[in-house]
Amino acid sequence: MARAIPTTPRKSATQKRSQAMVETLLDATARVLTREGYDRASTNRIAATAGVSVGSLYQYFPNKEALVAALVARHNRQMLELLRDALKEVASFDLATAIGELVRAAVDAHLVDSALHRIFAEQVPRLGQLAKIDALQQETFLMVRAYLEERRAEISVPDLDSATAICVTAVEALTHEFVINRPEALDGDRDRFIGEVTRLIVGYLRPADGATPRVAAPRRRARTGGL
Amino acid sequence: MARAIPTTPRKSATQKRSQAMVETLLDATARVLTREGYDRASTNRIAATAGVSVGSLYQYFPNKEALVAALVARHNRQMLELLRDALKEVASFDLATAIGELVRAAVDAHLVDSALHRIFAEQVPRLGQLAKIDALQQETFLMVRAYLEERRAEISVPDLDSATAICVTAVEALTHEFVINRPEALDGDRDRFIGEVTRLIVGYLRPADGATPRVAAPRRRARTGGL
DNA sequence: AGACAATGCGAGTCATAGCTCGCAAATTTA
DNA sequence: TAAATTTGCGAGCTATGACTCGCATTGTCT
Repeated sequence: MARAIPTTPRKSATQKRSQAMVETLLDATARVLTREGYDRASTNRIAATAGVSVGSLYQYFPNKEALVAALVARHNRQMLELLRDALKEVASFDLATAIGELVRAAVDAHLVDSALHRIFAEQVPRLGQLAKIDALQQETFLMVRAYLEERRAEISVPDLDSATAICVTAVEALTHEFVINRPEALDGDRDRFIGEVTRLIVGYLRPADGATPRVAAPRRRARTGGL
Repeated sequence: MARAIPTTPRKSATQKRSQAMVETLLDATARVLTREGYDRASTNRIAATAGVSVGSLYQYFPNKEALVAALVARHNRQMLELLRDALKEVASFDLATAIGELVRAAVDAHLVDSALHRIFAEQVPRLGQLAKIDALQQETFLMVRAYLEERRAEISVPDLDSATAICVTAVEALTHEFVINRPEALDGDRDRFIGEVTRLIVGYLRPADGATPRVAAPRRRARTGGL
């Protein structure tokens, strides 16, 4: 007798296995990428490193691009998570303190796996799905914009869109440059870097009294523990 | 009688021909790169586009990397030229005006061949000689640092090295982002962008009296060295 | 247990790209 | 003009890497 169609959704046990294999493959991809670079990261090598056959790899990812794109997505998710958390914590701080913590979060985000991050930035071609490497900033933009909107009163910049773009781009670039290419400058001194960048941004968003005629009259400098 | 060694330096006519061929090859490389992207830019295709044989190509460039590296060098030279000129013109201006003109020069530099610039940024892997893609900033750093040193009196930042790095990185990233990824934001409005960025930088270098926001820096460690 | 589906395997296929090498054309020297 | 040398050519060699496909193993259901 013909049984019910066996093409039924997979068992949860199997689903867990699949999930595990995907994770294993992504981990292997990350390892091979950081150790060998993008050019030498062939799908064969990745599969071998994962202790899996190429065939299996192609059961879970249709092509190499999809594999790398999935890794990029995972990495970006991890970085964004830190920023999201920071934005939550910072919601009620005054602007300067908040920006400081956000910059700190940006640094932490770049330290999540800086070696891998460098490979993404320097070697992975931004084509097709991989164009999403920069899309990190897309999401970041929206989150930061929402925050700045909340703090609108403390900001003396007319166009919030441009302002957000400028701040996000500047902080991202500076954090990237110092974490990836000048790590020695941060060694014992991370706070100094954070302070400088914070000053750059806060000075831009809320220019000093007198520079912008009587817009920001009351300067309430709530102390750090403002929560 | 044995003649003088024929391995004598080439004739000037021939040298011109060689020079011309090199230029032709670089032009073809640029065209293929922007039209097809880095992956599809095979040496065969480049040679064909140049109206030259692959063999000839390899007489002038030992490998593909060298070819692309030469193109990158040429492009960077063109961009740097604009900045150098701007720095000369600006030597006697006051800080704010000077920075404005320098930012304008940065925008112009990115417009030299923005399509090619994008390919370099997004697709050409930074490996071996090609690592020099970012080296543009190296030279820029020195030139800008020298200028800031001249204007030391107008600048209230302690460490000039950090300050230069921050300014150069920020301006480069912002210019790049807006020219390459948000050109519509500059269309009729280039001056507005330039003004914003200038304000960002000038406000950082020469913060208004009393407006220096207190930077919230928990666990701040006193230290002297550069960032 | 037995049968059938799902998952895993990896040697092998196919395509492409970097690069070479022997010959031809052009240019120079005497 | 004839020999010598440089420059240009492009078919083809070699290596490599993305991806496939038929078989083996594992797992599930009755």
